[in-house]
Amino acid sequence: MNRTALPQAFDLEQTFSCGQCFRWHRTEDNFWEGTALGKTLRIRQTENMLEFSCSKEEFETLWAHYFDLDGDYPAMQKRLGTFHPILKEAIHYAPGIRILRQDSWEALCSFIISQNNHIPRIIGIIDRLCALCGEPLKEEIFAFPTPEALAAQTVESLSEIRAGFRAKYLCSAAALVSSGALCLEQLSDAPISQGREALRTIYGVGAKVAECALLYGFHKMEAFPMDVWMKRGMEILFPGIAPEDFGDCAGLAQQYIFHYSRMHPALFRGEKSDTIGRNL
DNA sequence: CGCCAGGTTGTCG
DNA sequence: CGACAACATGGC
Repeated sequence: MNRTALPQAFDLEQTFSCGQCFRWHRTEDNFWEGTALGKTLRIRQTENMLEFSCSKEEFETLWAHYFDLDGDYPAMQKRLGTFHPILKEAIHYAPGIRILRQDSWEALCSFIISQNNHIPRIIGIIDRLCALCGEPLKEEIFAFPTPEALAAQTVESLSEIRAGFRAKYLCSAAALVSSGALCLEQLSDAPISQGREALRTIYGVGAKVAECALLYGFHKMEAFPMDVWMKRGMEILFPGIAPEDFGDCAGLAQQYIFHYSRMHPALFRGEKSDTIGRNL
């Protein structure tokens, strides 16, 4: 087990549980275990340390980037919190959230699967998809399938992952990406508008899924996914404010608002919102 | 046991 | 363009 100093504004629980990823889970011994970037990792944080199961070199070359350790979160939080007091409250609720730099293909597929679906079931579908056609890494642990591996499947063969109507969308994405008709790597350096346009050529990818892929898979911090929770949250907490008003890290604002909204469902049932502003 | 889910598509007025 | 049903599945 190796270790490094706990970064500022960093919390594994908040980062893994805020709805941006689906392949990390807590173990009995209070570690987090997950698979990403074709590798599996065990990691936990203590008072002031981060402990991980891989080599220090692997952590620094691979995982530090995945966890966005170079991002200046305190600076972004200050900027966003100064813009709006309720956003400051949402930041205060989960100040350790990091926007993970996930693999773009995995993020795209994950959020295709997410549509009109519950999070526990999204996790199950992704697990079965990886077991079906992902590279085996260890006992019972599989990498996320490559575009080529998924393209080798059919709507019929995908029936065992029980993705429902989303199976045909996955096939569309795999066909476009594996054939080269859609080059994901190219979108990393392209402006976000080009990414939006390109991703929406996939059958089953609309505005929201495209925003998720851009934010979580391409780290486009202006991307602002608007799902049912965000619509409710924006309406009640930020009336009259548009995503662009949050500036060039609007996507991070979105994550604080999404998480805060989802953890306070009573806010949207007409109940007294006496917790808003409590920590201002 | 119905309701609903980090939506998108197709259709109709 | 806006509204709205259909879509598969299963957690709660």
